Amino acid sequence: MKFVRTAIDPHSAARCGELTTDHGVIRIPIFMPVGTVGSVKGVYHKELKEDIGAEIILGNTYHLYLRPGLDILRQAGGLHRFENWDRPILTDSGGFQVFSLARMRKITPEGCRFQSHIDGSRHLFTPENNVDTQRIIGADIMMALDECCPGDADYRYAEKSLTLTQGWLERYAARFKETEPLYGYEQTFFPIIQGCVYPDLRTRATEHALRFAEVGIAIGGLAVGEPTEKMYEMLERVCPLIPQERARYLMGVGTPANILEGIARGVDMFDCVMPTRNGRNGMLFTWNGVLNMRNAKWEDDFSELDPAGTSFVDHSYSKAYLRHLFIAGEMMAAMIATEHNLAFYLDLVRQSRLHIEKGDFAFWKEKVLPRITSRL
RNA sequence: GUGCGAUUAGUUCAGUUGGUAGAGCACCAGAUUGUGGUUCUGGGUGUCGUGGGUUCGAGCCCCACAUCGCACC
Repeated sequence: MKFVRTAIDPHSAARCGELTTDHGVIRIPIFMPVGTVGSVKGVYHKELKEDIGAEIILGNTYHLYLRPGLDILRQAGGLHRFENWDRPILTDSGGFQVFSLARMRKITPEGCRFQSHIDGSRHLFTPENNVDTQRIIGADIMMALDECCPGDADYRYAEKSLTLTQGWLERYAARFKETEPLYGYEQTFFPIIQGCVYPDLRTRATEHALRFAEVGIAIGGLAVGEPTEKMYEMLERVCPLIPQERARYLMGVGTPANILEGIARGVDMFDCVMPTRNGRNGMLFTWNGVLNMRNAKWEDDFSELDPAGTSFVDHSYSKAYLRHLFIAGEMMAAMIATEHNLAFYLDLVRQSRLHIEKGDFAFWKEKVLPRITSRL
């Protein structure tokens, strides 16, 4: 697996590049749809590939480990074959889910103990068994096990948490080295930079994590409650410390504006539940602004969903029809909105790549930001 | 036809000894950042069936009518 930078924007830290995996090439900057339990909710793989243009999707170790479980995943021959997706997959380690979902979690230097949110059963994630689990899932890109520090944590907690994450990272890397892929294609792993909103901790975390970053590195613990400006500050602190030949992945982010600002600061990869989850709840992201499709004002607006949209749904259905589907609780509503939002997010990064290559990304970004953040 | 019961928000209903109404759902609006098809926050949208009467004052008490339900002819 290798990462090559192919273009840089002269007026920002934005760059283009290619991440080559055994399942194909990922052009960066990229947005990665979230497919937690082996499904990008409400979207066929055919649409993901042909209509939306997804080049890589996520899976989640926590969720897949609990259901269907490792035995089934091993029998299936890994997640790619199980869900019939032949492009790259990235799996989150599950550290964040233990933080956000599991009951009664207990984090110790050994690992994290937690109770399943499904049936209350007790489990332990260690860096070692987390590598083994992600080997069984078979992700092209595996994420190190970390503790996601809340955005409002005080310095003492953040430092202690970082030390723990760093210890886990060393053990994770050692286990990774002594194990092999199970399904005949290459796997890599990204270490994760923590450090909350404290610049010196972020610097320390970056220097440490870089020792384990062979292809790419992730920035975690952002967009978890801290002000957006703090997130940008941290990116400005961290990205310049990362060599140009490493892919940078900002975990869990974000809004369309977050993504453009992230790209401008040197981030290459993004994932977020926003286009899918918010889509299921009626929020549409477009080049002209954000729409809440449940709003009564769309009731008799029979114009096409998004005249500037790239997806077939944008020109097949009207706003009034989609609002009707949402109000009626029809599952097609969630499907159409998800399809639209993912197509928009992928178009957002596609346009970004084009403007980076043209060298006017920074100007273009400033031009489109007011539009895409406005509310319709 | 007779008797009994009911009629309050879009809906299902609550409403104390008479002091001009409230809850769930729906609806309207906002939030959502390494996904539990969620969850959270805010908003009451009303000719208290109609018409009279008693009273300082009626959703509540009295009369008539209307509609619905049940029972009996």
